[in-house]
Amino acid sequence: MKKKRPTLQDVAERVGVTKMTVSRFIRNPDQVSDPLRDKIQHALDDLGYIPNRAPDILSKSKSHAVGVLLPSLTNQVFAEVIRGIETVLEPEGYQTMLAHFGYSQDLEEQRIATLLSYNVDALIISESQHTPKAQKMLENAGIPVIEIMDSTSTSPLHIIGINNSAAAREMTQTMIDHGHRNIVYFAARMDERTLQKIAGYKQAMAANNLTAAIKETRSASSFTLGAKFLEEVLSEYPDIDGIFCTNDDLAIGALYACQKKGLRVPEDIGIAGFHGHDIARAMVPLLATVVTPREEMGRLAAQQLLKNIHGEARHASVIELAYEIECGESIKKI
Amino acid sequence: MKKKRPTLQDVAERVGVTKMTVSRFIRNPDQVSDPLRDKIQHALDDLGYIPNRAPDILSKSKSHAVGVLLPSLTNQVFAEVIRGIETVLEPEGYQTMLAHFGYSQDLEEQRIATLLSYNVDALIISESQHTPKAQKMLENAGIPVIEIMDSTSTSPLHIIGINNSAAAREMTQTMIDHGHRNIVYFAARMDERTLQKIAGYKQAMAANNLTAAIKETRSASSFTLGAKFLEEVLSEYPDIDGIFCTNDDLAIGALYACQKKGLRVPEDIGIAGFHGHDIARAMVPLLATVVTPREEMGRLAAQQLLKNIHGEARHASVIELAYEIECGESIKKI
DNA sequence: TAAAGTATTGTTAGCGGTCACATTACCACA
DNA sequence: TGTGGTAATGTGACCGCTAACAATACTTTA
Repeated sequence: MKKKRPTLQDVAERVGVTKMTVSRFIRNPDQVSDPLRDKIQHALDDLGYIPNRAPDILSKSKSHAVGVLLPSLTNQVFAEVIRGIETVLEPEGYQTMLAHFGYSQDLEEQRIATLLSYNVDALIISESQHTPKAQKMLENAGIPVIEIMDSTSTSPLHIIGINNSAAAREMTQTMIDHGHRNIVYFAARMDERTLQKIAGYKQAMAANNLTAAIKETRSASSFTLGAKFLEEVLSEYPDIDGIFCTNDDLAIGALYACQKKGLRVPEDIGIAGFHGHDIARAMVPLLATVVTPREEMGRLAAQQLLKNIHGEARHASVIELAYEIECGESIKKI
Repeated sequence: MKKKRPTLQDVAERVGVTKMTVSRFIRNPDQVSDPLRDKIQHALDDLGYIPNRAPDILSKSKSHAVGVLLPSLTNQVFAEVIRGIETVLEPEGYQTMLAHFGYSQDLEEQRIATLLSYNVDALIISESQHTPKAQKMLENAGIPVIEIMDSTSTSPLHIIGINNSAAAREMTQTMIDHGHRNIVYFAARMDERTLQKIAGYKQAMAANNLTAAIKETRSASSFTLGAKFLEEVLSEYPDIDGIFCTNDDLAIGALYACQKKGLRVPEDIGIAGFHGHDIARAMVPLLATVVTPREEMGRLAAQQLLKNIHGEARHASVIELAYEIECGESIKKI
């Protein structure tokens, strides 16, 4: 026989008033007479009353929660996006409801339904491609939806992100400028962002009459994967003199593998990563990388959302954030 | 004038039945007559009906959501714990509600109240020390609560974790066995786990008549912090010949800094980390580290929780998971 | 063909707050 | 002492769904 948690009614009975009076006290003690204030507070503490949002959610369809839908939580990038989001939402009293879908559209559809079933007040999503059903849910939900990560998305939504393909093109060009020619792209996950980056990489290679080559996998990027890719690529592309990775971890893993093989970076092989995590700034040699404003992206998305929730509706807009090409030491052959 | 999302009533009217019939169809189509099935399904799709959990949460006080309360989300360790938790909860139809409190007890109290206000069916927390009010809420909540991370916690709760102090003691002893003497501990955050680890480190040092020395900060651990600590420690403890870090990132940051300084690892300085992240297995030299079962911890906690939710109550128990001392190459002086 | 199922659909109430609207208590002032 | 006004509290109703029960409709069987 487990005890149920106390309701306003329980507290009210203990004090000898109606629950309405207790409700008033909780929201604005001034509305309640002096002698009652103490009694109610005491009863509240005594019973350990904990507010219940369910009735409010039911009657107002407002949950004070924002749904955040990301492909993965273990990816450091998304962890930082989340931090940015929460930095803004928490002080405003909004709870973040996190869900992830492991890069699967069908799972994404389910997660959207789940989040909506909790009456989230807004949604932050991170892909532009959805199942038709998911698409419809997003349209019918009647709440603000923001898509983050890539600014070139064609969704009819508010979008906040960076131009991944431009960033990749620019970094590839930078590597070429530093004398690298046979640059292989290390890809993982093959999600929308990675495909954008690959496109940018290919453009830069083509523009310089160089041959693009891609090492890819559907699985997650990691340090060990970077090392494995390097082992393989050496036999597959013996002429390789540059590697551009979809993520810093791949790059660093590859770099370690080079050290083991006795290959010099950047002299024998130039290596560049993507995102500019903290480690890139501490390592030897400093990693060339595209520094992305992950946390800021989260912050801006959350701020935009709050504006929308508070009624400042506006047309779907695209905010493109700046990235930064950091040359480090790992591609400075010339 | 924003459109409200459709309710069961809306669907029912469209079909010409009562919402009860639609409700039945959704939960078990067999209960509805053949000709209606199609019509209802059609209306459902047509209006884009999305189930609403609020009424259920209100009437049954069951949300099918589990609250997870962690100090930080950006810490890789917790990201993996979350993955473990979700691996188990998602297939069971439970939504994870994440909250974090930045290592502050007061914030933790607030987060607990918030999560409970959403009627979570269970709670996973990660600290043993709480404010009195938080403590009371946890007791009164009437839902299963599991504390994870450290098995030596004295909470009167279900506990799943590792013995951090024993692990630190063992790793310190291992370093000593490999010929390191003046080992300094690099600490960050100063949370409960770190304090436990420091205790274990001190025990091992004392047992070998060696002097313990600690570099500490309240801020988060990072690669750059590890590098900074190394710089500082060289002048503060010129005799230093070993570093044991509360986290792999500190260790790796310190290691890079050693490389810059021309210090050999492990010959001049042995370095050990904690947790055994993927990078430790890819790097050169391989990092000595305590491998912790982070994901398993999350999985087990979630499984335990599900059992409790389904009524298999039991006395508070402690599950101590095994860690592993991995020597790698970074402490093998002897 | 009537009685007795069984299958299908409908009706009511309630979950726990809060809104909008009474109602009562209390006070000042003419 | 009565009147008007404000402060303090109370009274349904409602949010959307479903459990429990009620009422039909349709079959089957004697």
